[in-house]
Amino acid sequence: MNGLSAEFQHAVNPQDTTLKFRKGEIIFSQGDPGDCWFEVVSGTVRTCHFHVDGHRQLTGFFYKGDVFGVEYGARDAAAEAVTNTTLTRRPALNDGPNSSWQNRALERALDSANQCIFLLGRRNANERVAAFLLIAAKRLSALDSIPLPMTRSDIADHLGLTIHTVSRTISGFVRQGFIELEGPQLCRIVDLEGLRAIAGEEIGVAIDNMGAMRSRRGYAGQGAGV
Amino acid sequence: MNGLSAEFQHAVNPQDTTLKFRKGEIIFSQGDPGDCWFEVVSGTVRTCHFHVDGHRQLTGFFYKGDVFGVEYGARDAAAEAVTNTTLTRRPALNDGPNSSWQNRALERALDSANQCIFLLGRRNANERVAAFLLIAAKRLSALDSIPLPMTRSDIADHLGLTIHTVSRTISGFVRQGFIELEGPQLCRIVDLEGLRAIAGEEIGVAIDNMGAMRSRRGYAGQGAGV
DNA sequence: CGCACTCTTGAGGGAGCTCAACATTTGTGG
DNA sequence: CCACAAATGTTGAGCTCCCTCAAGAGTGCG
Repeated sequence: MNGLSAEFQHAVNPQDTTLKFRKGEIIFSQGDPGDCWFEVVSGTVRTCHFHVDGHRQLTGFFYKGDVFGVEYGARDAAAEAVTNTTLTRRPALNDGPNSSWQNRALERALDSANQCIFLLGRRNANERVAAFLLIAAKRLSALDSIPLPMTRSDIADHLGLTIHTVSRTISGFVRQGFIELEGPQLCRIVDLEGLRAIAGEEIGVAIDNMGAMRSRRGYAGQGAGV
Repeated sequence: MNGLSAEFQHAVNPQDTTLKFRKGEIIFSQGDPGDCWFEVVSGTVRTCHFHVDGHRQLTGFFYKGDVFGVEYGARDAAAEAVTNTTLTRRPALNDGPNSSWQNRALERALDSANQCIFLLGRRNANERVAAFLLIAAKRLSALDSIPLPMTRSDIADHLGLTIHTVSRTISGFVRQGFIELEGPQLCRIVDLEGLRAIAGEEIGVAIDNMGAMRSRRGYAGQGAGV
């Protein structure tokens, strides 16, 4: 909101550049050549698949420290800024000894896709929303207070629901005493165990093992998005 | 059927081995070390994610010529034989100049996952089943007559539906004259355009571009599964 | 203040799940 | 080879969950 828009700010090293995007701006589009990848410095990013029938599928949200845009040869998903966002852009590592790094990034992207599949496969609205909240809490390492910078529409297109169902489900959780809202964009978890019970054992376990997973899988501050 | 079960048949070269699995046998399980990958010589394979709540999500079917098991560090999905199956097993390429090959395999796996997400995101039963049939036809290069070696339960767990809905939907397609069945495992497409219209423009286009995609993406006989 | 956008909430209907029964196929043991 | 059991597939009836349609409330911005 300060006139900065996809401008180069400064070059940290000859090939890495810092970029700023304003809320809603497109970072790259489906079909663009995938000649670089990004790390989120601040803000939130979403990746989107647009389908011919008009339906939009969000495949991931990316927060501070996450990397995205590694997994695509030619971009088969678009990336957009959910909020005002600062990114570091790095050239793609197509060859050389570092391609194993890219390999791991691809594996993380696949993990992310599998998580998305998990959210979409035969689960009802309560399970999807509860799992989404817990995953967001995990990703942001904020078990008490979860910022939700994306719109209800974004959440709906991520979970395969309508905004109405998302809104109603969240309201239901508030009524049942699982969470509290401070405005639509900030969610406080009141009954963590209750939410876990709704989302299913798996998500609860995943959260318990958060620390272990980071070390075991080499996450160390870089995630694959949600 | 003939007493062969996961036996080594012969070694084509020092590290590649041929394996046979009987219908329903487990090829590898979630959590196994991913130290090799497989190519389907004959038969059909499914990859499955098992969730704590008992729900099973099939992420792909693999037919003659497909490779699978490349995409997992430690296996995060199980692989099982849908029918009696012959496989070639190769050691994983964890390093060396060939890791770019593995890279492409990972990208294909990601494509496959995205296709799965596409099938699961906000589509009704007709769209899912029609898309599934068209994708199977494409994968098997058999636009007229589609073998369906997997059970209705497998299809249901792939599409996020119940076996009842899958069965009813297929019966509906027969009644409407889109397909014919010769037993539950063999499906003949009668009205291709009609099926495409149900599945959505996207799938139809994908099928039209089948040849182009193979060459453009270097598919040449190796697929990522469906 | 008025417009645009997002979020929330209600009422009604329809798609798909659950429960249930039956048909068909496959496998097994006598 | 047949009888029986088990697995798989099909179909119907009822009900539930979520989508659609609709209206209203809250918020930011010009």
